[in-house]
Amino acid sequence: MSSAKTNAPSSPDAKPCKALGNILDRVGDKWTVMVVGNLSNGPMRFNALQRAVAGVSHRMLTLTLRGLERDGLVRRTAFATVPPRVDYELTALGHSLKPLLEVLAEWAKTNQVAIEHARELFDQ
Amino acid sequence: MSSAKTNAPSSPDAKPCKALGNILDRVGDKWTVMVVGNLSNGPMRFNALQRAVAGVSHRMLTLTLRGLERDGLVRRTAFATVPPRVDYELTALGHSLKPLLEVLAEWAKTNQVAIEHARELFDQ
DNA sequence: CAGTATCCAGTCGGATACTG
DNA sequence: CAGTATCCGACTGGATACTG
Repeated sequence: MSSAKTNAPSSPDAKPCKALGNILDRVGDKWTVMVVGNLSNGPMRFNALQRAVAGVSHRMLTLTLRGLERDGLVRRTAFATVPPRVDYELTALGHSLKPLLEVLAEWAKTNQVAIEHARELFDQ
Repeated sequence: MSSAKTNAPSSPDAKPCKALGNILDRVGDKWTVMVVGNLSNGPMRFNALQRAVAGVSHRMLTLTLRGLERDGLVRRTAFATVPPRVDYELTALGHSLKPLLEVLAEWAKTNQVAIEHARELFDQ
């Protein structure tokens, strides 16, 4: 997912923006949020996660989990059993993200009606 | 605040996820964040905005502003002068987004070193 | 069950050119 | 100055098939 796009590599005083941009590349995507949200209740296996996150494809779930694991937000634990079993759980860093998502969710819940109304006005 | 689960009959946190998804589709994009960040200091004209938001193309700035206007986060004011002048400014709804971005930015600043470190570990 | 590889259609976004 | 339209390459992500 997060890829190096063809954009200006450096901008003079974009210090909070740059950090924020990095975070949003990680967190600002649909599947990431849903995965973290589900994992915040405890560890889950791959297929359980796929069932929980409605609409995610096998491929995207894999990629999302890889990304989160790479960034140290999720820990992957594989059991050498047959059939194989792999648990995913949030790390401390991953858990620290939870309150942020709650704040976002709260804002979303509070304002989504206003936004939908604004859209209707604009679209007509 | 997000008491959640008090009235969740079947799926624990499926509902906030949907609302959150909507919001992230709007806010979780690079240009949107940068535009809102810049406008939070006061109204700006189109070209000023383009200069401020490093790397944004003319086209994407237009599209971003349209989207924000549509959602009622930004107000567009055109002056019938020659040459034309158009001011963009945050609405109250747009301003309410600012603290959220600050929280995100703070988390980003706090944890980006940890994330970068995790990436190095993972990539080697 | 978990994960990888390949294919390919749809979308995104930059560059460019043109209008009022 | 502000905005729109078009072209087109790059990237995304779903579907599918295969491995351990």
